[in-house]
Amino acid sequence: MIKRRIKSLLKSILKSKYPQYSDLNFEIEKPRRADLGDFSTNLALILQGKIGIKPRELAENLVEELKIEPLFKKIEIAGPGFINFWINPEVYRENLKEILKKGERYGAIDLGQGKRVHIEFVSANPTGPLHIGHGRGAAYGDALARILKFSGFEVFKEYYINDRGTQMNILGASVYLRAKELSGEKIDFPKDYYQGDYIKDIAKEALRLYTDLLERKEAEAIALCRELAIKIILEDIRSDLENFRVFYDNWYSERALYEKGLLNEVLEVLREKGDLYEMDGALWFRSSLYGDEKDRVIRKASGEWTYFASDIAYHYEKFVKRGFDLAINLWGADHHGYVARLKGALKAFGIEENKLQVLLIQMVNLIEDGKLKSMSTRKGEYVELKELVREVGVDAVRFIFLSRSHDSPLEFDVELAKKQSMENPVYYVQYAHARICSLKEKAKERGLKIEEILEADLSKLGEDEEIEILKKLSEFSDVVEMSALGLSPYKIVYYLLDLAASFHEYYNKYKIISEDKELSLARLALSEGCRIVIKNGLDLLGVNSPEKM
RNA sequence: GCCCCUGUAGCUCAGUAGGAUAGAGCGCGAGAUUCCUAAUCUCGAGGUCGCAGGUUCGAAUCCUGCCAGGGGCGCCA
Repeated sequence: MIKRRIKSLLKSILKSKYPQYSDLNFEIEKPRRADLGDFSTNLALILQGKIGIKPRELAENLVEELKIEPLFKKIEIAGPGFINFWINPEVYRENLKEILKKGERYGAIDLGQGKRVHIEFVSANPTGPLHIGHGRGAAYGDALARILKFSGFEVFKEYYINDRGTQMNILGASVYLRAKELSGEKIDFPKDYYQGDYIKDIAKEALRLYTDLLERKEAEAIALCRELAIKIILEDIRSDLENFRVFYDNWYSERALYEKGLLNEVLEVLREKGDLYEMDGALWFRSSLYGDEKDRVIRKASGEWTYFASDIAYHYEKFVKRGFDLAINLWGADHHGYVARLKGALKAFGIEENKLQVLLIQMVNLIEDGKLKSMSTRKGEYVELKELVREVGVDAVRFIFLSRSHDSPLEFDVELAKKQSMENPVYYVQYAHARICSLKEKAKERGLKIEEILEADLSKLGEDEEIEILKKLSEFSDVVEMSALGLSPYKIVYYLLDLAASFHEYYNKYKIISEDKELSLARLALSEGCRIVIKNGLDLLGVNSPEKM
């Protein structure tokens, strides 16, 4: 917030003194060292190359008028030509009042200006239960949605269900075979069929529902099994996600795409452009024209459509029919080869490729007893999301999943996540929140009225630690902005850890509630400011803020 | 072979669209509770930012090449 105020001040000076460079890109940043001010800018250093005046001289010139600005306590030129600003502490105290007033809206920004964003995430095929990799995508997509919404975007969350195609038929056949097996028939279960035990459970259910299942024609029986399997598995996926506090605005069925005739419409557009051709009995899209390394099949020689075909139609619809300004897709990193062809398709439609942001989610490695737990989807040896959540809890799983950028592999230490101690970052942050709630209780017991903190005399807050916390609280919206721009929930995580640390430290060193009523109210106001920001931050991650622990 | 990601303290990771003396937690060593939640806090030791060049006032950050780990290169998803 303050950062933006400094920037706009400097911009107007730049405009009046060097109008030809008014669009110059310069930075306002927080220096690492406290003796270099609260903020600093490299403006003069950047400008020197353009005009050839010595940077320090230039800086003097630029800063002249700013010295009377009440935002600042002090301005200095330092080093090679940095301009360092010290903020008037009154500004931070004013900000605390704003936090108390705004409450759960504090930190919200209007970066998105109502732009409509579509977020598609998880979208696991309904062929088996969600595993922890899907869980990471779920936490990431959901947190992103919350952050973007808080940043002024209009967000739509969608789960795309691949409920047709070869894999579904294999699923149906897998269930059917297991059903035969259950009724005593000897079978040979193919390697590329779905191996998991859940298939047997579904087979059992199929036999119960359709008593004549095995007397029916095979194709018919397999179709019944397929439909039942999709229904049961989707229900399971949905309930896993809801338990994980992930809710969608829409579940989009791939079949619906075909039923709407969307695919034909899209193919017509491509055909007219001459971007389709037949070869070896298959239908190809000339994705190589649009940056892909080769052309891709959209209808196999067998006559079946590939998933790519549906995806083209689906994304065409996202932009052209549904009018989203931005679409964010979260995929497993193993889909990376798929990005170029999809973006290629968008280009063919004249859709700017930056409108689609594909975030590839790297692996989750579970560490148990200090050892890597190996996972193999093929053998059905993966850890299910529900299992991990049951063991560790939603809050810890979400917090840890969100603590890394999507493009870094994530090490998940199960023992650590379960620990209820300072080593566990989730508890560390939540504990700060609970502690402040307990402080408020205590204050009430001592006859202080919590409502009075709104009128507290904040000039009592003068200790270094207090100013430090005030500053951090004022940075929250900057963190939200960076987090939204970078599509990076982990920045919120690190900020919260930092803020919680500052609060714990402060709490340990100073008495919040004392005999001095005015001072107590001021410190309670500061504590409440911390609580609000921690709560707002945790909300963005979908993590609870307990009042007692 | 080609493409993507990663490489910073013993371990797990930050490092804000190149900035001023590289940061945190854990682990290790030493301490703090008659007192608001010790699920906390304080102090200390710990670094050739994978390697080599380049770009410039300035590089952990950008470019090139190499090394190591992971993933991907299907008419599979």
